[in-house]
Amino acid sequence: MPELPEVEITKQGIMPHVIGQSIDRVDIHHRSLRYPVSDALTLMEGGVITDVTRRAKYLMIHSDGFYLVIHLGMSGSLRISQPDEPRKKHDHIIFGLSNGLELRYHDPRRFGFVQIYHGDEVPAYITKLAPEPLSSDFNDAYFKKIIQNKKQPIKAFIMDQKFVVGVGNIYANEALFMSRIHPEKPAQDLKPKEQKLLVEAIKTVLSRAIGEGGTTLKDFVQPDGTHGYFAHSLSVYGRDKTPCIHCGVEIQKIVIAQRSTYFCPVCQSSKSIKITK
DNA sequence: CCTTCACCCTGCACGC
DNA sequence: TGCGTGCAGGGTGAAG
Repeated sequence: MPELPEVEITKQGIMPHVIGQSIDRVDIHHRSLRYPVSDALTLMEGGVITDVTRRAKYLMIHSDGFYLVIHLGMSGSLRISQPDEPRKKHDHIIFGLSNGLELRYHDPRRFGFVQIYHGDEVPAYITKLAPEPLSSDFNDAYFKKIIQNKKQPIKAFIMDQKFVVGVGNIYANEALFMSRIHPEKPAQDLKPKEQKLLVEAIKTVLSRAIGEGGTTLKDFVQPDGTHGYFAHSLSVYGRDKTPCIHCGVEIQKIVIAQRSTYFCPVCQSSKSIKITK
């Protein structure tokens, strides 16, 4: 479910309700997430939440001495709830706050996780992350460098968190449509102009999605329970067999690296720069 | 090194 | 109505 914009929206949504609150109670209702949920989570009890940060698709909740790393996987969400709201089926972890509200981690497919770390400890999967796409570290020069000798389809490449973080299946499709690049084009074959367009498109698509509250396809909810609006702005994702908004030709659906891929065969026609014959 | 694939899990839409 | 199939926003690890 959540790509970078949805995680960012989640962060912004919970911040006003949790900052400055102490965690009175940690209730673990289901431990088998992607990584088993540790009893050590209760070390957060009594601590005051000082900050909520995001890196890639990871959300960090900081208190004095410890912090939580939360990944929402495919179907995870965080909600701010009243304590008298009945616990929903997949509300796996509930944090009771000193203002009387609860922060609930909900995840039907359980591909996400919640881990606790000491304040001075940073796990390897965080330190080795690629640059944030919305930062100045993600720029033309960086992009030019990383695509060298990469034969993978450009779509698989921009979804690979080793090179750019936060871009998932929806926004990879959208960014390629926006920059008019064929999703199967080998990364190394992108011309300088295409590189520039794609870097720009990734930034634009992600920031727009954040501005519209993220993309709700089926079940993404903001922490207050409302939906994101970006689904209305999707140009290609999920639109196979409907006319391209630019040229009217039918959007096609193919599979790249096991993920559904949508593109316009006319607007995104330059599959390879190799001159045939 | 690279790419491909199965898999973790539940829910939902679809066809029969 | 029910049942089987395939698919879903992510990421890992093994295999080729």
